[in-house]
Amino acid sequence: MSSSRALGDLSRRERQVMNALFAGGPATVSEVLDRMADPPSYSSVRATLRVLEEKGHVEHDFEGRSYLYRPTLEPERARRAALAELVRTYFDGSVQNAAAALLRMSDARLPESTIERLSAEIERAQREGR
Amino acid sequence: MSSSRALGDLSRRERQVMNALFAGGPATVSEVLDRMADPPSYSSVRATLRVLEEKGHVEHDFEGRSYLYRPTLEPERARRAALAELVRTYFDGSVQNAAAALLRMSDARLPESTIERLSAEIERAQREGR
DNA sequence: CACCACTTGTTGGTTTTCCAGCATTGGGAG
DNA sequence: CTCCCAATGCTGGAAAACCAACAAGTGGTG
Repeated sequence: MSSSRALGDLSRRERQVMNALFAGGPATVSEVLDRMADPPSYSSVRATLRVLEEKGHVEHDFEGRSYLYRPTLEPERARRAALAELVRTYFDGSVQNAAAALLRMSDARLPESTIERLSAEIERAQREGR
Repeated sequence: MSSSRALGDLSRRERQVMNALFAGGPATVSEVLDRMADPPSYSSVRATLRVLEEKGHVEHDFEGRSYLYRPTLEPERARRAALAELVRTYFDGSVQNAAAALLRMSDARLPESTIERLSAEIERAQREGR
């Protein structure tokens, strides 16, 4: 009954709302609305949150008179699931390739030699670690 | 006219199909179907691909008599965009937190001490790199 | 040629999503 | 108390997504 399947089977709006919650933490309807780019109406956000709650993806407390929504899935698990999905989809399951790409896009603009060194270390640690 | 906006505004099915293409490379309708978990009908996949082409997210050549679909967005760019999105949504924009979580993932199975060491090195490299 | 296997084109309708507006409730200010 | 504001509950319907079935074209095979 737990319903909350993979978050993969969410509609466009549902996904956007979930992302807003993950990105900024628990939020009221207004806050979710503020976090959305190209947002729908206030009513739509409310409706979407209600559906998400029905499906078991979010739950709410009260903050004053307002509902404070949060994902039911712990942030830690959500992060891991999202990473796993991304690695599988875009990096053919290769964690170190994903890590390398991550280092490459860091704000700090690491020199390629450093990236290669770190990647090699990651790979080595992975080989020895198992 | 370029249409191809962010891939963020795709429907559930559209997203699934795009992921199938990114994950396994250019594919015919049948191949896309085979790559999907809990797949819809063949017709639906075709319809979805046609819509995606209309929107500018995929294009097709011929492979024999069949269409061979591929994303219009280069894999490299797609990967980067997906990573950036994920880092922003789940890691508050912190690349090294994301990298640490990546190393911690089940496949990697690295001891925590190693993760800490690598994370520290990443951070240090990042600090010195600028 | 006749047939089969496979593919794309198209259509029509069901289901889901999306959304605005109105009703209702409760607290605070005057 | 009365008025207003901010919030949720609700409802009806428009828009988009979804999908099965059928039509038509094409190449290979007996």
